[in-house]
Amino acid sequence: MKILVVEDEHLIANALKKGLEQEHYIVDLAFDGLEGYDFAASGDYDLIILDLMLPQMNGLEICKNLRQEKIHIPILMLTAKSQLDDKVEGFNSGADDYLTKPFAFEELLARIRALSRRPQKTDGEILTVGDLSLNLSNYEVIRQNKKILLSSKEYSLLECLMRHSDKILNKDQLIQHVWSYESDILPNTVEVYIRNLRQKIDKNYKVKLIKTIRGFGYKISD
Amino acid sequence: MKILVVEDEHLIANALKKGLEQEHYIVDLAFDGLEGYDFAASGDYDLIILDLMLPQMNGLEICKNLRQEKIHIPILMLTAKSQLDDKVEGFNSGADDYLTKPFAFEELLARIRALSRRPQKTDGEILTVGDLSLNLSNYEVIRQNKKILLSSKEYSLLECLMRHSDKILNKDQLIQHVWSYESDILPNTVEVYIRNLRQKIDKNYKVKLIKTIRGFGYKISD
DNA sequence: TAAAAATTTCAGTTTATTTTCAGCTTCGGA
DNA sequence: TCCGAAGCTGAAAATAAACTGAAATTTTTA
Repeated sequence: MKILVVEDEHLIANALKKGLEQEHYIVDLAFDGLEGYDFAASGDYDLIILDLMLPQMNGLEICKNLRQEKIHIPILMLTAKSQLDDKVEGFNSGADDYLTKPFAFEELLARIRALSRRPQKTDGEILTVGDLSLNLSNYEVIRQNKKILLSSKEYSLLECLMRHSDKILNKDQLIQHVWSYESDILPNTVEVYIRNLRQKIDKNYKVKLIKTIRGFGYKISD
Repeated sequence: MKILVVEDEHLIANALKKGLEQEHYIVDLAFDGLEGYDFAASGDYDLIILDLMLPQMNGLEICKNLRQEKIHIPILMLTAKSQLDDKVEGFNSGADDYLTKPFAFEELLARIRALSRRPQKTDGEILTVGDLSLNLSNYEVIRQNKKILLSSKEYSLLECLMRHSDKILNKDQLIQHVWSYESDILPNTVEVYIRNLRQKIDKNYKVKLIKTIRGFGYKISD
């Protein structure tokens, strides 16, 4: 689950990044409107947190432009309470939700969960493949009633695979989804994590869920 | 599916080539405008990815010239964010779509699919010949409800034949489409792959889809 | 700040795919 | 019906993709 935060105040931006990362989101930052728009338009994110007041291009414009480009990523707009009146305009521009600063971090998390859940057919907040389940709200991974402990990256990779279950994802796609855009990760890293996941998820079970499709990539399926 | 990338920055060009090849496209590179125009005019490609800023001849000119020559291959124009204003002019010059750098590779793939889908009668993203189907989005090949596993090259070859179903393609054409133009592959290699495909696709079925037309080439048809 | 854990890279191995080779078969025209 | 070109085939050689154990590096935790 990859989130773009567009916020010009570095302090706030970094705090958000840190907090969200602790919640196992992958977070990229953009510090002005133009940069934010370009990042957002890449289509590489599952959700965008957008400050209203931004240098270069403000949140409303970004929003409008993205929607015009037929990019329908969920957008959560941040606004100072003094700008509350722009709320209506904000919704018109295509934002999906609103949050006025200052806000409690829990509030933000709740809304992110609400937004990211929306377009999915996830059964509650749980992704399932065969007898394997991944609970998005408490990060519990369970196979055959046995809890499985994963590291942060292992979890992200598994989540990515499970969100696209049955679909083949190649290593570059996985890198793009699971790691931040700056990082240049070797394809071998993905291989290593797939191996780790297999040790924990498949090793002790007859049915192997993670499949290698040589020359194409990996997928998870029952 | 053969794509020409015209891009003077070698790093980007090679990254694109690599990425697209992993998606089973056949990719050729041109590094300046003139070279790009010549390659494009050969009519050997299914799609052209064109950088706006190029030495010798820029993207807009290439576009215009090609359209003047009545060459209507889909063109996807790449532009840096600072050049966003040229967008309008770009569409006027005959480009079919636009993408601002930097972009996520998935975005590029989505647009390529959109463009290449346009002139075809592909039922969604599925190519069909008789009871054989090839799903372009998850690489699944199915005949009579039975999944068929193909290697990467086998898949590319089959995709090529199916995109031009009923049309006879000779070995040189197949080499040009499935392998890159630099590679010097023996015609026998094609024979070997046709054989492999037949083993997997035709062997256990009464109706044989892959046909040899001695002296002319191969075709796939019902 | 030292120890533990997680992340990433490295280098060697295994495994599958790609390509070539050499001999064989088939087809069509002299 | 015989010959040569075109195509087919099984297997070997060359290449490439994926896997693996362990080391190096970074981050987290106590």
